[in-house]
Amino acid sequence: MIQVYTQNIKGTWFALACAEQRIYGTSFAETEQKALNSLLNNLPYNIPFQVLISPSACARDTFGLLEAVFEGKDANLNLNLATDKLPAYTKRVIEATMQIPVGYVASYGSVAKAVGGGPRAVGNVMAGNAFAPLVPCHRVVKSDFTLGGYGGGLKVKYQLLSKEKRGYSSGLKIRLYEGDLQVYPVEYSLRAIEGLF
DNA sequence: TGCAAACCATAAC
DNA sequence: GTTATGGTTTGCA
Repeated sequence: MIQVYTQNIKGTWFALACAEQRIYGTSFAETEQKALNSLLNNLPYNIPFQVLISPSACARDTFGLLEAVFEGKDANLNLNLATDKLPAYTKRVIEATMQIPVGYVASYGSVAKAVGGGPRAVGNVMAGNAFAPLVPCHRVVKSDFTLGGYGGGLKVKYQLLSKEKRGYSSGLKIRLYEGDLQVYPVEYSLRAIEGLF
């Protein structure tokens, strides 16, 4: 039985699905209804769930993490995501995305080069990300550093990235099991979209 | 800039 | 099996 919770944190509604310390999905939106909908959309439909009011300890911790990420703070994310039911490639992309540090962005193509496949395939995984914003798909942008797309709306993607500025001035190569992931300072992106929001 | 073609894993049929 | 569909990229006019 999966437990589902919703919580309003500083004006934004978050939804969370978990069971036995494992996270099955997270989402956020401007209304409780929308957050719940997008969460349940990504949940395996054949698994029963119940919506609870008072959060478990695990739920409280996870809501805390969600808030931290949403506020652009550095959060240590060694979480227990229930990704085992996802296709292998999807899992690889998600894991690579989680390696992008706060303050940096990677392009769809750069992720693709690291894990295999093509840029559009990476975009597809992002579009279906059931763990936003814990899996920081907002840190994946186009090769020209403009934003690309975002499930929660581009304005939100922009706001998240703005809060993650850390003042880095050069890129970074991150060693993954599959290959190297090239990332760039988030400032590159903010500069590229200057004036658009 | 803008457009067309190549790209690649999924989901849907 | 096959097709349709993207949160893309690159090349070329």
